[in-house]
Amino acid sequence: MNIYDISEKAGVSIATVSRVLNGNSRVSEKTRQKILAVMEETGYQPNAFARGLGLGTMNTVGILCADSSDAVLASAVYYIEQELRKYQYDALLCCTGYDTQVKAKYLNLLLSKRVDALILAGSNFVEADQEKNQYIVEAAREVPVVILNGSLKAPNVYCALCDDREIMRNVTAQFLKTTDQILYLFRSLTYSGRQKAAGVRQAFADAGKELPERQMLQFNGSIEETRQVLLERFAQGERWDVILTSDDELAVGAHKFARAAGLAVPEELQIVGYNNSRIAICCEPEITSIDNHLEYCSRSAVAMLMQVFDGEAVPSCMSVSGDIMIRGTTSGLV
Amino acid sequence: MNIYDISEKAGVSIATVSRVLNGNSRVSEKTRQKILAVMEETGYQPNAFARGLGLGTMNTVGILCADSSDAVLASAVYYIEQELRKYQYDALLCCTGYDTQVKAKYLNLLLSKRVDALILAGSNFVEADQEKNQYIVEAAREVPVVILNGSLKAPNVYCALCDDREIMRNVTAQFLKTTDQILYLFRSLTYSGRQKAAGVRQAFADAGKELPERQMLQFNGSIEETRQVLLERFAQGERWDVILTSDDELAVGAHKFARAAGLAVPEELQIVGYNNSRIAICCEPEITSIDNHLEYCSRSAVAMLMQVFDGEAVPSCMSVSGDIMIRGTTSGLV
DNA sequence: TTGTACGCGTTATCAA
DNA sequence: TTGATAACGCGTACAA
Repeated sequence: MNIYDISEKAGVSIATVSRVLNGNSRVSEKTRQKILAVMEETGYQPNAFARGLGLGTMNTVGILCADSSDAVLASAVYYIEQELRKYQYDALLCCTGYDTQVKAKYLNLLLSKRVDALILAGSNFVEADQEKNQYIVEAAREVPVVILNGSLKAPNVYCALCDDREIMRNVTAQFLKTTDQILYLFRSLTYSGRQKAAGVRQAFADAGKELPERQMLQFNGSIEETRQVLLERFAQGERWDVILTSDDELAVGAHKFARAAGLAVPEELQIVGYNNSRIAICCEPEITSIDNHLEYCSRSAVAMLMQVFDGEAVPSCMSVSGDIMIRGTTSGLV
Repeated sequence: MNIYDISEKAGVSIATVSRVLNGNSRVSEKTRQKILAVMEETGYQPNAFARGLGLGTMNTVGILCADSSDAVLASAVYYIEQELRKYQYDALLCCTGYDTQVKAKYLNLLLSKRVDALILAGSNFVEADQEKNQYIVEAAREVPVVILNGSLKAPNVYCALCDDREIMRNVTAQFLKTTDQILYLFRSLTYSGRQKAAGVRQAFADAGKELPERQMLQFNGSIEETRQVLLERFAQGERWDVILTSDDELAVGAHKFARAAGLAVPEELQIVGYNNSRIAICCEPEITSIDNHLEYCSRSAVAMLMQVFDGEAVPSCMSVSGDIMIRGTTSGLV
C-alpha cells in the first residue's frame, strides 16, 4: 500500500495525498476528508525510507555510550531518549565499550546511517590526549555533536556538564579544616575524572599543602575488590580520616572496608560518594554523595541540540554546579 | 557525493560501483581497485536511506522497554544491543513507561519506522488481561516480535524467559520445612510477577497449607518506603521468619527494616532478593538473591530473532531455570 | 565482466 | 486547489 494506491482510490494525484500527509500546503476540506478516509480504511502508512530519502533525514539521533548497563550511563541514556522523543526524534543506541578505536568505529557506523546528530554520553569520551579526540572533531563536520559530561572545544561540538572540579575542591576544603588524612579513591582519568582530581589537589594547594602521592589511589574494580585493596593498605599501616571517591560503587567498597576494619562511620572514618545514585542509600549509614545533576544535564544536552537544529545561537558549553547530598557517612560537611 | 559521482570519476557505470560496494557479484580486480581508490579519496559513503528504500530494510530492530534506567531493564537493553550489533543490526531504543496505551502508541511508532523486528524487554509487557496484549499480536503480523521475560502465545511472537515460578516454589518449599511464617513481598503483577506469586502459593499448597492473605504484601515504593511499611506492620504485631521478595530493591528495604527493628539477619529474619543485581551485595550481610540469568535470556532472545530472520524453525518459547545465589541473609537454603 | 534502464515511495517544483 | 513530473540514491534484472 503506497501513495499511488491511495491517490487512485481517492481519485486524486499523489501530490494531493502527499499534501494532506504533511499538512503544510492547502487542500480543500472535501478532498482532504476523502483522502483521510481512504488512508484510514486501508491502514496506509507512508514508507519511512522513501521519506528519509526525499527529506535527507529520518529524525534520528545516535546515542553513543560505553556501557548502558552502568547505572549512571543508563540513567543518562534514559533521560536523553525521553527528551529526544518529546521532539519527535528517535534514538539509535550504540554501546561502544571503552576502547577509543572501537568508539571511533561505531561513531562512524552511526554516521553512515545518516543520523541527524550524535550524543556522546559519559565523560569517558573525552581523553586527555587530544589526538584521540580527533575522530569526534571530524564527526562534528557532518552533524552536531553533543557531549554529556565532557568538554571538547571544536566547531559544532556542544557540551553539557557538571562542575566536578569546583565541588570536589569545596568538599575537600571543608575536610581540610580538621584533617589532611584524606584519601582520594578514583576509578579512572576520564574528563570528569581529571576534573575531580584537580579539585582535590587545588583544595590542598589552597590550604598551602600538597596532596601526597599515596593519598591518591586509582582503582578500577568491584565493590568487593575495593574493600580488599583498602584492607591491604590498612594492614600496611595506612590510616585515613576521610575517603573521597569518584563514584558511589567505590564509596560502597570503602563502606565495607570500614566495617571489615572495625572503623565506626562517620566517627572514625568519613566517606563521600559521587553521582548520588541508588546504591548510595543501600548501606547503613547511608552514603553522603555528590549530586552531579545528571538528569538536568541530560535534558539540557538535548535541548541544546534542538536549538542547534533550529539554527539558534547556542553556547558551546553549559555547566551546572555539583551539590552535596549529606547523609550518614559524614559529620563534617555543610 | 553519490554513486554517480563515483562511477563517473572511476570511468565505469553505477552498476559496477554498486557491485564492489556490495561485494557479491564478480568485478575485475583492476576496476575494483580503481573504484575503491576513488571511494577512498572522496570519502564516499552510500546513502543509507536510498539503500533502505531499495532493499526494504535498514537492518534496525526496535527495543521497547518501560524504563531503561531501571537496573534490570538497563542490563537487558545492554545485552540486547550488544548481541544485535554482532549481527550488524542497529537498535532503536524506545522507553515507554508502564501505561498500556502509551506502549501501544510507541510500538506503532517504531513499526512506522520500518524496523525489522521488535524486542519487548521486561515482563511488564504481557498483561493478565489478554485484551490488553492485542496490540502485540497485531504488531506480530508485520514483523517478528520477541518478548523478554514474558510469555504470549501468538503467531510470529517469540519468548525468552526464566522459570520464575519453579524457583520460587523451590525456595519457598525449602523454608516451609522449618517455618510457615513467610512474607512474600512483591512489587507488581506483571507476567513474571504472577509467575513468582504462583510459585509461592504452590509451595504452600504442596505442603498442604494455604498462603494467608496477610502474608502476601504488594508494595511498589522506594527502599526507604519499603522499610517504613514493614516497620508499621511489625509495630502492629506481625512477625516473620522469612521475607521473600520479587526484586532486590524490596530486599534491601527488608534488610533496612530488620536493622531498624533490631532483628538479626539471618538468625532472626532471613531475606531473599530477586534478580541477583548489583545492589544485592551492597548491604551487610549481602543478600541471597535469585539469579534469573538475564544476560543469557537477552542474548538468546536476539539469537532466536536472527534464526527467525534466516527462516529457520524456532520454538515460540525458550525458558531457563532460576538459580539461587546464596549469601549472608539466609541460613536455611541449599 | 560491464552497462542500461527501471523500480523503490516519497517530497517538491512548476504549471495549470 | 490540483496535477504532472522531476529529483532523491541505490539495487538489480536484463542485455551486451
